[in-house]
Amino acid sequence: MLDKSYKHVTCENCLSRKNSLFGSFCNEETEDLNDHKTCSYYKKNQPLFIEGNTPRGVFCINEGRVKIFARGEEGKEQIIHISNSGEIVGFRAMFSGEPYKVAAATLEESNICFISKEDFLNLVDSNPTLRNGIMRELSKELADRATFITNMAQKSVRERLAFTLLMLDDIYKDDMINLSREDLANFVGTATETLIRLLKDFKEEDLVQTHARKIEILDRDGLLKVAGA
Amino acid sequence: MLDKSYKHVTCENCLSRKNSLFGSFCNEETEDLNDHKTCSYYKKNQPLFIEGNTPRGVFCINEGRVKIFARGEEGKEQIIHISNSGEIVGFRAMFSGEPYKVAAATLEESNICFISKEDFLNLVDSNPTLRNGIMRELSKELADRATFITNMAQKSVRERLAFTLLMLDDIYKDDMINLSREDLANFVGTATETLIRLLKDFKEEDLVQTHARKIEILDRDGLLKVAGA
DNA sequence: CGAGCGATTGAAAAGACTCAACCACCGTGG
DNA sequence: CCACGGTGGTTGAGTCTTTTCAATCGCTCG
Repeated sequence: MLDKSYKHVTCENCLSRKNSLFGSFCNEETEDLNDHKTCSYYKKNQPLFIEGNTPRGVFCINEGRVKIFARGEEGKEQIIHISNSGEIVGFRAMFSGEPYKVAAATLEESNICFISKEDFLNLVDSNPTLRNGIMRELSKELADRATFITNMAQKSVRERLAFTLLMLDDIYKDDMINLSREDLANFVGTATETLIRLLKDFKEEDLVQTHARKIEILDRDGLLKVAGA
Repeated sequence: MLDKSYKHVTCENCLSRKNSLFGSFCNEETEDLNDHKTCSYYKKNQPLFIEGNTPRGVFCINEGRVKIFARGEEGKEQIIHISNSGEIVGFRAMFSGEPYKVAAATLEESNICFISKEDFLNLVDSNPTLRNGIMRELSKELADRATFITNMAQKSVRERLAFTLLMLDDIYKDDMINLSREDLANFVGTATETLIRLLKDFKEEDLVQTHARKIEILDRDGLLKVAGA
């Protein structure tokens, strides 16, 4: 559980940094980064930014999880990505020169640092390793989204749910998947009622088990099979 | 129509270059580019690369159009993007360090130049303007795909078809949309039969008109309205 | 002239959505 | 301590969209 008073992580000691794009920083660079970041505590369901806003910097998740989502016509959210601790959120918009096309909000209480656009771009300019890391990240994400689109277009909701649960299991690692039914439906791309019914089926097939809203994966291979064809 | 013998465009005279990521090149850079590219004629439906291949360079479309697509479980194509003349294809994979996750093939006879990975990366390394252009391009594409995913998840096939036709109208500019029904269905993300039925509806509503396989847009505003809600 | 492929139509079935109601839990205020 | 209201989760029934499968058509190519 997150200690709400512990707002000021130093980058030197940040465990999340080691797995992040800043992981390759030397001591000097890390100090520099530390001097330029501000750190904040976020409550659950608190927005980092919304679509249409002008990007002012990037967010570095020290602890917590964040959903990235777009909104359809009637304002219905479509979750595109869920970011874990160690991930940097919002750097795509640093390069596009456009307002945010998507929004971001915390899924749980979180500790998140902020680095201004200017500082971030300076870092990127002066650090080829970071730059390459970012380009690699952007490219991989692009490939992931191609798969996402293909799944949406060609898989049934049942298949997509199985696929999504496996993906979430990786994101939530040792924790159990902990999302509202609505968020889960908005990730899978279906109606909440349909999601609940399919989840019930999965329970009856001993693929998963629920503890209130939390979801425990019982049979990864089984889910993989469902997601498969 | 494309002159099949005209295979060796020089970058200096390439009209497509001016609108491309190489558009900002000075004379010296353009000459350099010209020395390092090879140029080929492609027939219709010819692959540039397929998923799983190791990326060896990028493709620069001098004339023609190219589909980028992923394949679902049963090998069914999902078209992700259609590239026009002036666009550079395959540069995402230059940075990811992974094999292609998607495939590319010509939609019509095309003139396409090739620049090796080494040469391309050298260009990117030494040219900050090009680099920024690429990062901007990657970021925009990422945002486009978020919209794509949202449309897939939340819009009906009828809405998506209207949306796709408008998009294709921009891509085909002065030409009429000229795609097989199957390719069109694989872009919209539906079955070929469904696509044909909806196209028939659109014809009866005087939104479009067909000339054999070619599709002429009659009422952009009408289509926009259909795509809307 | 026949083979074959892309385009089209028809009919039936399946999948998913909508709407409406109900339940369960939780924090609040009386 | 308990009734109350609200939110999120769940269930049921009916409807509509979309898919699937099968068949036909039209055209091009050898």
